[in-house]
Amino acid sequence: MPELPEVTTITNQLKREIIGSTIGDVRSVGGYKTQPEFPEFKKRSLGLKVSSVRRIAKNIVIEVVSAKGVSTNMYIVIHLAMTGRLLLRSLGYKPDPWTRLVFKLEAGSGKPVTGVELRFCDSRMFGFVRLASQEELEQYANKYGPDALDEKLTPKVFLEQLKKKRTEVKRALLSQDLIAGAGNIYVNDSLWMARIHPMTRTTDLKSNDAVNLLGALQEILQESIEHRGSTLGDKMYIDVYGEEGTHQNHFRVFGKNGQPCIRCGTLIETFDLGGRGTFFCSTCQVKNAVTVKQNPPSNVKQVGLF
DNA sequence: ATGTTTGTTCCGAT
DNA sequence: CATCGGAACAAACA
Repeated sequence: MPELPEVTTITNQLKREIIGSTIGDVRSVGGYKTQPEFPEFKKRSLGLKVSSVRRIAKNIVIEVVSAKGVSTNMYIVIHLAMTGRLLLRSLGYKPDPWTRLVFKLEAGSGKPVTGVELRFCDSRMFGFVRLASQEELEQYANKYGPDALDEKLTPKVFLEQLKKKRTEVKRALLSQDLIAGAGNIYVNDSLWMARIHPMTRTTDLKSNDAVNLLGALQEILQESIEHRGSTLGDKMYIDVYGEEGTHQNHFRVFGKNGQPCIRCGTLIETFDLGGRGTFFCSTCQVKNAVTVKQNPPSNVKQVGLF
């Protein structure tokens, strides 16, 4: 579930809560596998102090140093994939479903924490928790394209990246090696906002499309971060405090099959692209359109988005 | 029982 | 050999 806004929300909350804390204990539940193998993982991470937390693509990267602050060249890399959660719970808080790994955190030099647990939960177990050296982390980070929210990402570079794959624009946007961070929800809504059909070939995209699409993507991602991400009906995504996001109340087309387009009233359609649910407005989003502004039918009430 | 799922990787086909 | 696209990964839920 978590895409860039959800991972950013969790990363920001962890920055606020766990920097300066030390790892007092680590517990693997039901033989959950880490990398390296759990006994080694535990041995290497015990007693270390959290010095920074950051996001790389959809990964959460926790830098750990020795208790005295000496660099260990070690990072805890967490990917939530589809159903992963990170929950910060007070000691003794009721068990969370699908708990796989628990870090017991103790007060470090920076934080008057009396004792909390950071719980990694993952129903489908597509996510992972691993230790990486600086070199391993750099190599791992290298496979990603520029981050969708990178300030240095220009429409020109954005378009060059997308055109590296000769396929539909929706597929290209989902390829993390081209542009990192976007997932199915935000790609659907960004294409709608930019009035681009999901099936448009990347090779048919014009520079004007790139300006619109990058603008839409960044606007929607930022907006979702402000809403602390999207929690769908299955409630799989919640933040470290267990709170749901609210951006699901601001979806443009995602999950809105059969509902009227908020811009023109046409019923939203859905189909499968890249094995993912794809939602679009057949009036607003025309393949290879020469950016023609659509006037909504007069009987449709305008929604004040634009 | 069947179909669905927000991410990523792998393997077969082209 | 490189690229692309579908299947697979595993589990819960409707």
